[in-house]
This record gives sequence, C-alpha cells and structure tokens, in this order.
Amino acid sequence: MKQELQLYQRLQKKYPRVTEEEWRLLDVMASVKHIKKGDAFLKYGKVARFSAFVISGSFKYTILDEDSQEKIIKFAFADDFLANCESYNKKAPSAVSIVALEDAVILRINIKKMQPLYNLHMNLLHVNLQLYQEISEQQSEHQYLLSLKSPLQRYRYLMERRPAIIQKISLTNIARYLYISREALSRARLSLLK
Amino acid sequence: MKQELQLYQRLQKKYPRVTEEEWRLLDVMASVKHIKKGDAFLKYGKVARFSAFVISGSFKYTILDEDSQEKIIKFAFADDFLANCESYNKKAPSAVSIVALEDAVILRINIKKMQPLYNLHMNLLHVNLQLYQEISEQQSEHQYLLSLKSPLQRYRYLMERRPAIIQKISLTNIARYLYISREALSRARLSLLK
DNA sequence: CGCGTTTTGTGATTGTAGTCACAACCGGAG
DNA sequence: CTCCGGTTGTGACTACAATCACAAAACGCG
Repeated sequence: MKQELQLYQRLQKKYPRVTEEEWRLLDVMASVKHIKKGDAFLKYGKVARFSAFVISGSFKYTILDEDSQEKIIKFAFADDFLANCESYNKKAPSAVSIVALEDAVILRINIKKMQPLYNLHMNLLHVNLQLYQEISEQQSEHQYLLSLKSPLQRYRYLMERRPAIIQKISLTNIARYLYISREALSRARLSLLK
Repeated sequence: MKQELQLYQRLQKKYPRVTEEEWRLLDVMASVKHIKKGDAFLKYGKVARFSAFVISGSFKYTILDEDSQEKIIKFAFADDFLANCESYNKKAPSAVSIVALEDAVILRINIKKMQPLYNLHMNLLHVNLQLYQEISEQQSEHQYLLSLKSPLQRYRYLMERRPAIIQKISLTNIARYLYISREALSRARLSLLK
C-alpha cells in the first residue's frame, strides 16, 4: 500500500469532512516509524514535539504516582492517535510516558509543522477539535471508573464498556489502569466465576 | 456595567486573539441568569443545550457511582465556563449534573446558535479548542490525584495544586472530589497538624 | 439572643485491599 | 523435551479506609 494513502484510507469514515487532498498534506509531512515492545514514543520529562497515528500495535499512557508506582491512564490501539497535547501546548516536560505494549508501526508527524495548515484548512481544525472531544470522553470514562470503590465493580465496568481492553491487555496492565493491585484484580476475576 | 461588555472585559486577557467585536457577537446571544444555591444548571439525564460563563458564585460537577453516591469531578468559579460538551456533542443524556454551591450569576448561551459563527470567525473556533485543552488538563489533574492512595496524599496534593478549592469549598464536597469519605478527610487534616 | 439545620470532628468496629512470599502456569528459544 | 523469563493465581497477614453513631461546632434566621 502506498504510504501516502494510509491516513485517507483509515480516517475518511471517522472524519468525513476532511478531503483526500487534506489528508495527503498531512501524509507528506509524516513518516513511518517502527517501535519495539517496551520502547517509548514519549518519555517522562521530555517536551512532546510529535503526534502519531497508530498503524499497528498497542500503547499505554503511564504516569508515576508519589510512590513512583506506574499507573496507566489510557491505552491506544490501531487507528488511534498518540499525543500528549498538554505537554506540547505548554511546552512543558511530560508527566506522561507513552510506551509500546508490543511491536508497533506508527505514522509520526511533527506537530509544529501542522500549525500553518490550520489557517488554510479549517477542516483540520475541526478534526483537532473532535480529537480533543474524544480525549476528554476517554478521561471522563476513566474518572467514572475510578469512582467505583471495589476492584470487582471496576473490572465489571471495563468488561461492559471496553471489552477490547480486557481481551488485548495483560492483567498486570489492566490492574494498573484500574488503580488496583494485581492480586486484587485476580480475586475480582475469581469472584466473577462463582 | 453594560451587560454587552462583560465577556470582553473578562476574557480579553485569557483569549487575546478574539476581538471585542467577536465577543459582542456572543454577548448578544447570551442572557443573564440567576441560579440559587443548590439549583442545577444541568441535571442528570437531560441533554445539554446550553453553555455558560460564570460571573459570580461557584459550581460542582457531579456524577453518581454505582452505589448512587455523589462524586464530584470538577469545580467551577467566577470566570470559568460551564458546559458538558460530551452530552451536547453526542446529544446524549448527561451523566453529569452541574449544581450551584452558592447563589450564582451566569451568562447563558444556546450552543446551537454558536455553530454558524465558527465558519466566519475562526478565532472562536480556536477559543473552543483552548477550552477543550483546559478541560482535558483539569481531568488529567484529577486522574493524577486519584492515583494517590492515601487520603493524606490526595489532600496535600490539592493544597499544593489548588489552594483555591481548599479555601472555598466545604470539606464535605472536598471529600467527594477526592473520592474519599468525609471522615477520612477529617483525619487526614488532623494528621497534618501534628 | 436562642433555635434548628448543616457541617465537621471523633470513637469503635468491620471489611477488605495492599503487601509479601511463593507456587503454578505459559510461551518461546535452544 | 527442558530451561527460562514473564505472567498469573493463592494464602497469610496487616493496615487503614468505610461505615455507623454520636458529639461538637458553625451558621443562618427569626
């Protein structure tokens, strides 16, 4: 498949207002990168300069709590975007790290280069807006999940709302997303079988 | 003060790219509303149709967990915006309720009427984008707060990062924001004095 | 001022999630 | 097949947050 058509092929349904020509503009600025399992797309403390589109593989967004324990705030799969907008917008060191959970292929783009396009192509600005909406929705979901007290409730919620996560992600990482211990998750799963 | 100048006066610093004329366009569509303590700007189950700017007073955004206990996901004070974008964008019943914590005055606007303006005034679209960024940042902060295990850590974090909340909000509501019990918060505060 | 309502503090009790330690399991490489 | 690293399950123990019940304090209001 020609690289230049990737974005258009994959995103025309989700963002119908953007034309093939506009996707091509982005495609031209993007480059394919291979990221190995365990390697980072963005590291703690670095200022985000890139955004990316996940072609294959999966990623976790992690933060460190006060006891230096890793917590996961979000997952990303094929056809999702990778970005830490907060770090980029504020030019501030990232509190978030984005790490591949398996070998992955992404289409990476320098965010700075996209800015000039916005004035000429308002559609891209709208996509940006929609992107923020999706990010905010995911965060809301996580906030709600964390309002649930017991590991069992949290796990059940994830099963109902995000079965894809249950299927693709290791229990260790699911526990980190639920902000509970690995053992507590194991016991919650046990009590679901009874 | 003339109502028509409110937005411009209060927001020109925060959103400098928007002109006085553009604020006036919004001001014309907005109307002043008084909301009494305990009354809702948005109720659970309703589809959000309005956005608002807080002139005075304070608000809480609440959700209900599976045990029907109220949790607070966000506060809003003077000069903040009130909105549940998720409900409006998806035309879906709101899982969030927005309630006044004290008698308040707001400038309310029908979101639908704003859409046509975006095509003519890209600045307003940029403001919208910035708004989403701010919303997302607040959510990130809350996600981090909830990664902290002990009530003491959560309370200390709030003191450092959001002293305004500590000062203005009742302990009962702070506890609901920290996702801990009122009693646990009381004890955390006690242990800070030793 | 005193009354009632709301908010906050504190004690006793209980449940349960975290932690540690270890065993079982699984998958890949040789 | 065996060996190995990483992942998952399980038991025992402990700490501590939730809950309930009540007391104290603060606040509004007549």
